Amino acid sequence: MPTKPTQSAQSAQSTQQRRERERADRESLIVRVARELAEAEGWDAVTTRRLAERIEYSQPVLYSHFAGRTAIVTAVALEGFAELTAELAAARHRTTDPAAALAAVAHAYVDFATAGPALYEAMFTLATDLPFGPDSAPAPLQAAFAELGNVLGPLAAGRDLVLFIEIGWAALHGLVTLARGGRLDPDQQSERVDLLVGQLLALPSLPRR
Amino acid sequence: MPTKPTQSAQSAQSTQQRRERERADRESLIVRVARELAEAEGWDAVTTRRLAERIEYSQPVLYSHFAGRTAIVTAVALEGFAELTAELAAARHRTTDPAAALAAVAHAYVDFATAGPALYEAMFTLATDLPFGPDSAPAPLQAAFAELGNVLGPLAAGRDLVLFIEIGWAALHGLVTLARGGRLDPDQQSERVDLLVGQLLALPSLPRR
DNA sequence: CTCGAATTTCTAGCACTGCTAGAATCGCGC
DNA sequence: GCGCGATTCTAGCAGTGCTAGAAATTCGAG
Repeated sequence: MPTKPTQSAQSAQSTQQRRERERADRESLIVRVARELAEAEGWDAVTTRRLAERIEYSQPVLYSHFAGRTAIVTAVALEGFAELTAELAAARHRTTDPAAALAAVAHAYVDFATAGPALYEAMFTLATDLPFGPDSAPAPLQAAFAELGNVLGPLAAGRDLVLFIEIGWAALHGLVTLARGGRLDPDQQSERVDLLVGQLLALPSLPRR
Repeated sequence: MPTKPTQSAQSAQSTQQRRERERADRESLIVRVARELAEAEGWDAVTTRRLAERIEYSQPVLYSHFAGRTAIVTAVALEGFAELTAELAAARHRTTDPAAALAAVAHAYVDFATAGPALYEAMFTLATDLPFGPDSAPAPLQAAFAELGNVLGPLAAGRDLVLFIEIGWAALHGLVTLARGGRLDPDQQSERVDLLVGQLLALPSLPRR
């Protein structure tokens, strides 16, 4: 918008472009290093000082890119949502049978969380400044949720689709978080997912309260 | 144990008893205040300084009772396991029908977590120094798990009972944590629980991978 | 090529955290 | 009343997230 007409046009503009490019590079560097550090030593080890040291800048530089530490976690989380969506979509496309697709997606979900525990933690456990309302949630998050809907939708039968997705998601999320906290033996996760998928595929009898 | 025979028996002994009683009182005071503070302002607000201020002692006193801050969280969590077990048992005894019992216990579980989010957090989300192996876990924790088994066992049919309990537990836990983080609309939790219970009651068809 | 201005970056510091060593205080038994 | 042992506190350390203001760097104009 207000590029001053007085300044000599080209060189000033290209200089600014280079600066913005360098800034963007440094920003993604911060996110990448934060993620690596979290995955290697846990999020507690991701302090502003250590992060600054690794990117070879001083701490205040971080704050010229992000509002605070949690904003960095949020940036990592957003990457995670995009990657999760891609993983789930890939799993879904490996088959045409609806039941097999559900099984594949469920396993992909758990595998994703197991492969990158810190990433999953940033997405779903840690405090981030992401809104989560059905409308206000950012696109990558809605896309991940929609991917679950793609595979649960054809199986919903008479059930409320949104609720059906939510309990499927919750069950997977519960398996992931309990296993990560050492509450469940990780070696049997695959069997649990199979059992869960079987229950989700079953036609429900109406529960009595 | 070894009360020295040289000291004048009664008074010395009763003094020591009083001291131990006062110590025990103070210890439970610490746990109570920590829990109240966490429930009122979140666990982040439970700092050793604020805790010490509220119990009207200095910080080092806390460390004469607990090894560290996490040990205090652990103490709160243990209280929670006992209370959760009681709640689930009460819900189970409200009916004799197995299906209705499952529904009652599931709702009781979610209600427990909703009523005391900080307590639930201490039990299942925060870092505590509780062991979680099937053998090493403390009794109150095993009791809570067993309570889920009491209601899911009669419905397990051909399924592996332990795995069946675990996926039921995980699903409830997922609903709770996602709702607490704002990922799920809390107003529909009851409907989700009903839907989930319906799925757990259904006889599964074997999933294909 | 040099200089002044603008932007970027860093140093130093604040208020807070969990935790602890050593000093001060207290209460008990004689 | 007095001395000793247990209890409690003061003061401090190293770490945290974050920021104001100084220093350094870069850039464009003359």
